[in-house]
Amino acid sequence: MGVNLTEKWERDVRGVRVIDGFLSTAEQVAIVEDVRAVARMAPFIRPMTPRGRPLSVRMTSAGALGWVTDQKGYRYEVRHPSGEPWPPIPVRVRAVWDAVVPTARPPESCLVNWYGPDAKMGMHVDRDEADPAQPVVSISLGDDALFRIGNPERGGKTESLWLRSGDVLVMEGPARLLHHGVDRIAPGTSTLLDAPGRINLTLRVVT
DNA sequence: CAGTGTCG
DNA sequence: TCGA
Repeated sequence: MGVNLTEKWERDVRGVRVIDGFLSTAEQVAIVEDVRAVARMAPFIRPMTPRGRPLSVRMTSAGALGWVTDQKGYRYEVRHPSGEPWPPIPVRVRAVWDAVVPTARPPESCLVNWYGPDAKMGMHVDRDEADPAQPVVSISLGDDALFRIGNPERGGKTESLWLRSGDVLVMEGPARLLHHGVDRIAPGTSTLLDAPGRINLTLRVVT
């Protein structure tokens, strides 16, 4: 199944590209099935901050490297905590990267964040990658999420936007290093998933 | 190293 | 929302 290149609407928020409705419903369904296959090989875990607080999201990865956090700190690892390597990035997910950032290097990591109805993600900067000149691509699936974009430093004025299932967000250029996070999920706004919640896929070049 | 969390 |  190809990536839908029509019927999309692109916005710009502080240099962050938001492509509304990038994925058709059929593409979203197919990618959710891909995520289920990834999770069978690399089960979702509840990550902990280095200080021992649980994150509210469940997390797994695909690709050569997966982002992990635990008592040892934030880092990329070549294996799931089980000791198994991460499964490959699904072809249809990779196709989204190729379509929206065609000149970038290939993605090395696809972080899978599963937000339950009450899950959030605090404001942070993606700073564990060696080359921040490479973009970050984020795919939203399931319930709507209130996404907040801030500044290069902590604090200051922020802008919020709702991300809906099938939207694709690109952080590149100066926007690559902006603070961002998810304030809340709106349960029941999508029927894509079996249960209330949201799945976000984040594609990155790591090395 | 860690605030990718929690509180007011 | 945003500072601690």
